[in-house]
Amino acid sequence: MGSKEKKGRVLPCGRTLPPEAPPPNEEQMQAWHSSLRDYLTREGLKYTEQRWTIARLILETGGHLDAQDIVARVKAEHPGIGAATVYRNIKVLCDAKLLEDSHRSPDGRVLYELPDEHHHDHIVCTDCGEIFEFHDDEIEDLQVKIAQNFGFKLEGHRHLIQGRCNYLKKKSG
Amino acid sequence: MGSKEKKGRVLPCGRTLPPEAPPPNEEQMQAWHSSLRDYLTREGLKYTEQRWTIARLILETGGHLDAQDIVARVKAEHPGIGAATVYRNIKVLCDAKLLEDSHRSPDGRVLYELPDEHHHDHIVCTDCGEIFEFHDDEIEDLQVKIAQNFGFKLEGHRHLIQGRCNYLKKKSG
DNA sequence: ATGAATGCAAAGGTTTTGCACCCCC
DNA sequence: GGGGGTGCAAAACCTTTGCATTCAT
Repeated sequence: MGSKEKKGRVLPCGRTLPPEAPPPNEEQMQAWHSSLRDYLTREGLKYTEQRWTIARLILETGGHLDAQDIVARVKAEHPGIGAATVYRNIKVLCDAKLLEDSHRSPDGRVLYELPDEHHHDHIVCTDCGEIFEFHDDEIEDLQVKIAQNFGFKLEGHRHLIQGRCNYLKKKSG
Repeated sequence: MGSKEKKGRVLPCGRTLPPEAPPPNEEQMQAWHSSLRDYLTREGLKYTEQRWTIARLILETGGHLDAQDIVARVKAEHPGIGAATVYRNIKVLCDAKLLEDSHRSPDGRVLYELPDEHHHDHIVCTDCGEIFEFHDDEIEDLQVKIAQNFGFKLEGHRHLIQGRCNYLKKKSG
């Protein structure tokens, strides 16, 4: 045993994830920590234990969480931290660019994700809820043209593709 | 005066809408009315004054409303109709295909719109909130390819472009 | 007359706010 | 020591649900 441990996590639907994105390492955490401290200093806000605890718990997960996921996660590990504090800090972390309002789940909840150097959109499995990221330059270009055709100055977009990731499995099953 | 009345509505941001989609005419209303009655009969549900009042108020607007917009509109004209009745009927109207869960506003609310024969996505002005519809076959095709690349069976998508419709006006002003 | 629909109010669930106390700078 | 931060509870908000009554068929 032990020779195939690099295969990545198996989803509820049976699909095996490629081992693409390892959890953030210690160095990355340090960088985020400094980044947060800098932001707080710059804005005249204060560093608190709770603030970093909340940030860390979110950053460790890799993102794609909604507010309630975050509250639950914090409560589980630190029952002493109140929900109001979590909500207040989600806002601060977004302002600090350590977190961003990413997209909506199909049922309308706001999902947060970690800041990323490249823009991407999302494809979500309606079976297992797993979210993957995609990027397509052609679509990006087409969006610019569409905005131009409407006389709009493009400011952003939200693009979510929905489908089922276990299609192949079901076909053969 | 009177020679230019076909120019369409002027938005809060100054943009003049092309007179593309006139409000539904009496004939269209009649068709929807029959369609609703048929649906209700088919499902063993009942036709009520309130039911049609709510439907009519929504259908008259052309859509792109959220639940609260609808409640407000109904309350304004018919204070006797309770909010619960409105919510219950939004569901019925969706089931009857006279209304559909269209997309999310940038802040996450569910927007409803009238059923349309062609699929389309939306482009929204962050200044005035006006929503236009667009369709792009190339983007549609690219989405299929993306889903395939992920091993997904495509089920749907939500695509919202955000921008400012008064860009041209601001540039010259 | 029978069961669905309504209106009201109460309950549910999530997020925000008020306030006394605490603690970082 | 002062102003932001926290925790708790209450409030605010939107939507759903329970129930007695009304109404369509």
